[in-house]
Amino acid sequence: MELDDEELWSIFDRRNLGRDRREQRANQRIKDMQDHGHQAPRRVRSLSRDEIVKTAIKVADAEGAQAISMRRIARELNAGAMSLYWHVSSKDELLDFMLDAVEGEEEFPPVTGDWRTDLTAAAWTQRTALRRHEWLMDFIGGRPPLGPNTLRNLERSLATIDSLGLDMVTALNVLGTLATYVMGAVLREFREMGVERRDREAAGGLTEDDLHKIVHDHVQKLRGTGRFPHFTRMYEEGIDPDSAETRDARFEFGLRCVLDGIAARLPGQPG
Amino acid sequence: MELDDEELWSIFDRRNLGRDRREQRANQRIKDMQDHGHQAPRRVRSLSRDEIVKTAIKVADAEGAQAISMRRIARELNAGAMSLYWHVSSKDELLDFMLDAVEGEEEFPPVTGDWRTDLTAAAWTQRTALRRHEWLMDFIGGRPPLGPNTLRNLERSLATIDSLGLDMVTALNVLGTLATYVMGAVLREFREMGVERRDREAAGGLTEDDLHKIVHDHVQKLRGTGRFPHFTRMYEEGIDPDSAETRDARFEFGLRCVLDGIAARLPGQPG
DNA sequence: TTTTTTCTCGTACGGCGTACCATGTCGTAC
DNA sequence: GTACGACATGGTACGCCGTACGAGAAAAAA
Repeated sequence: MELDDEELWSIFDRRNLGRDRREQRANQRIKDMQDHGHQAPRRVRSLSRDEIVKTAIKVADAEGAQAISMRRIARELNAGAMSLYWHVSSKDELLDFMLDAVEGEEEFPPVTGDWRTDLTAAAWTQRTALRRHEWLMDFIGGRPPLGPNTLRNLERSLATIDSLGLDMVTALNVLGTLATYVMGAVLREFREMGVERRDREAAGGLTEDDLHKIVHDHVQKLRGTGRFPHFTRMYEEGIDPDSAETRDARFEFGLRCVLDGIAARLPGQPG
Repeated sequence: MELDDEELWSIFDRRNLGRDRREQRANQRIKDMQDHGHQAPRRVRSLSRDEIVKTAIKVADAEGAQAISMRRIARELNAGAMSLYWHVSSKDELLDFMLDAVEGEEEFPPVTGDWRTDLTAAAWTQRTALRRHEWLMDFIGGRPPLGPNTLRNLERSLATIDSLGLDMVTALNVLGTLATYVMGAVLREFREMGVERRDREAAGGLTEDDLHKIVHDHVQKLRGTGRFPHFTRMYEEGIDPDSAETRDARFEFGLRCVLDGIAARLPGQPG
């Protein structure tokens, strides 16, 4: 028995039981089939759930998470805001669809069979996907992860470490640790970028030099207190812990730590 | 020369240059001092920045990040929404103050000198702080981390690994990796808890059994497709990767991985 | 044709951040 | 004592948000 993706989504109906129009429609269709032995044909007025989801992702990619508003998406579609609610029962549900759609577009490199190579590749892929859709970070992990594409990816991840012969709990711990690190790393990067963006906007009339001078003066004050020797040294060595140039290196450093640690905790290891 | 905390905040003025009333007031006070040789006395009407920040934290702790609104905080203070703007130039600035205030209340265990013990303790402390103030997760890392308490904590962290004799870049990488993992872990926990909460609310009239049955039926459908063997097995072994009971164990598993990895990458190690 | 179902969308409500400005309060100068 | 000006409060208004409600258009079914 094969199910189409629409049916795989049905788990979400538990949040909308009896109150949402899509379910009424679904029930109606079932009734129709029982009554007449054929499915009521779907018509296309112009909007469709897929189109809405795709547009929402496009807008979110271009303008960030705060641009994901029903009005904004509707405007993009030349539709009324309330029109979306026929195809999607709430903004939350729209987010569910958006998240799963993005999971669907992830392209994983082929499995090599070496767990470390495969997990490294998966981590970089995850990071890239998260960075392509900055808004993802605001919602990932926050909704039931049971869409068809999400499930498919979970399957693939578990298959990657099948060969290690771990029990299910440990396998999930390993994948979870990796995913946790990637989430944290990308979250940190985004927050840094947000700071940079805000600073750039707030700079307004100020030149680069003005800003530099303000910061410099402040650091001199801090140095004067003698209470922040490490910070002062950091500044004087010209190190910016949030520097954009070192982000890849930082990510790799941490990733290697995590993988080393996983390797050390695999069965059959010393310690 | 010793500076009070108020002055240590002044770096933030770069975002408000010339346009915010607090700065006007400050300039005025300086002018007064120059003109008359004495400081214009401060009066206490009833509101104060500290009180606003404390109340905001209280409200946020009790009701979550979305409750941090100027109106809500003002209501709590029996004040008008706009009154807050005398003490704080924008909601963003209020957040800056809130974040640093929270950094100030963190209580670190005494330093033992063993880097691994100290970093483990710091990670658990961080996690506890993040969990006590759930709203923190929405803002941490997203604002210039230059408040006095934030700086103090950075100093303390760097001092913890002083004995390892790492160069500054590596030291920051080590601390950053740990912080990244903790952020990711707590973020994941919160997102899970959010799902649980929403499910509980959405459950409404449904009993535990109803819900269980709905999920069970759905999993049976998925099993029927044969496309999700690992997921099916997970379900049948009764494993919930998001289970609340295993959160501490999960955190510890990952933390050990990270620390093992750091240990392996310290100078003077094999490999 | 008429009826039913499917789909679109205008209006309205209560929330948000905050710009602008009128108002009140009080220390101080005269 | 009175008047002034700095400090502090908060009402009103604007344009955002999600979405409940229900009117109405349009297509399909009868």
